Amino acid sequence: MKENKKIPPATVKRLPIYLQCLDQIDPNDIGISSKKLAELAKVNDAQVRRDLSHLGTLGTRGVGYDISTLKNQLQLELGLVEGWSAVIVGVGNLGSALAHYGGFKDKGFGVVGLFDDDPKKINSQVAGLVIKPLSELEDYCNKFNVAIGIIATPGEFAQNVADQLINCGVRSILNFAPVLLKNVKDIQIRSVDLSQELQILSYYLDRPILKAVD
Amino acid sequence: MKENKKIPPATVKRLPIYLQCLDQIDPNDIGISSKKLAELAKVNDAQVRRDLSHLGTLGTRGVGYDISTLKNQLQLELGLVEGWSAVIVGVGNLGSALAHYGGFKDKGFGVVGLFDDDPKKINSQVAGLVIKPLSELEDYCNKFNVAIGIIATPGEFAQNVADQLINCGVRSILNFAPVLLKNVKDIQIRSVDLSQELQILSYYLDRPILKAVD
DNA sequence: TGAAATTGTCACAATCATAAACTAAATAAA
DNA sequence: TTTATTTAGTTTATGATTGTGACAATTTCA
Repeated sequence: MKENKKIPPATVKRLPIYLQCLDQIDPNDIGISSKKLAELAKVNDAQVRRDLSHLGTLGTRGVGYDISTLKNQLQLELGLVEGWSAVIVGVGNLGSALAHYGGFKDKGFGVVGLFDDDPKKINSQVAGLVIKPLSELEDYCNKFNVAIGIIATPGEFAQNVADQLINCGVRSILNFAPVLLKNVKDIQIRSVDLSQELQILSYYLDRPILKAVD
Repeated sequence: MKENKKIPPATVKRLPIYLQCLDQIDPNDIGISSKKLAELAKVNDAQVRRDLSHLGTLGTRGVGYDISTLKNQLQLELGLVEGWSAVIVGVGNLGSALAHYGGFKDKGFGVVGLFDDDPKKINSQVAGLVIKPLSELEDYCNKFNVAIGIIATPGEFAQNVADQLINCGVRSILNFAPVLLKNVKDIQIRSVDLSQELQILSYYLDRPILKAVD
């Protein structure tokens, strides 16, 4: 358990972006300035400095930040070195896409199980994992100490799946179903609603003068 | 082109949520109060009233809001009745998932083209659409007046694809590739990075006392 | 030693959320 | 009819969060 320095949520949301930027720069570079990083991440440079100052005194005045130190610290702060285990529930198109998505493993997350209740899918294999029925969810979660549940089912099953995941001791849910989940006290939830993103774009399509944010 | 009433960005982000809530309630209900809607959307009821007041005078004092009027007005404000056309570039697992995703059509978006440069995929069919090479992108965009480009390629191709889309007159991009796009002046972009969402969850996994937001 | 670069931090400004107060309108009860 | 209740709409106030400009402190380099 980490100390509770209480990094502002707006900052937490930017930390993965900084990490991404650092992964994209020339591997020969060993240092970077807040100005340069700000340019890559498309934020203000004062913001970069303040965000990073939440992680401790990492930079050197007159010089900048050491890239590998910065990466390590970001990964540490984000908990990416803890090797969290995740399961994906719902192995349709989206679930398969997520199972194949290499970005998770790169960032320290391990997908250890795929679940679906469609008899035609059970026991078939996707991305090297055998699809199991939901009835085996609890065993899996206990065995692998699963911390994260990813919901990729159609909307009508999402709430039921969420309840089961919580029941199995999962503490964090990433929900791709287009529904708002209820009854989620003490559980961290993030929802990604694909059509909602398009709707926000649509609003600004009609009003090119305005700038969308975030 | 709409009037520029300048709805606060924070409100714009909530409008699709309200719409989603209205889709989830009992279809026999014809009215809803701000209190009830606030409960469903998990926000403050004063906030609901203030948000909706940006769309005009929609409710009836002492009664509440008429659901179908409210839906219509939300759809109108979000531009969901304009029938925006979209193309998907990159028809891997994620691109296929997006092509099959019914939520887009329900919300008034039409996916009119799929593009990929893998010769093995070209001319095959996904979700009733034939996959075309990128060389035909410009023709398509002109023919269908495409407003939205959805990028679902691996990261290394995303920037190039974005440049081509912008070149073809696309004014809005929804990016699923895990890279930050450059050179995007006057273009609306929203990025959905699946691993970034997990990283934010990971931060809060270590700190169960804190609440993630948004 | 002096100039240039760059961090860390503070202070202020802008935005946002929440609450309170009040008016107005509609409905239900007496 | 009159009264009480509900609820939207609006304004104002307030506090929290966030973003940005400014600047001293520190390092490097000429």
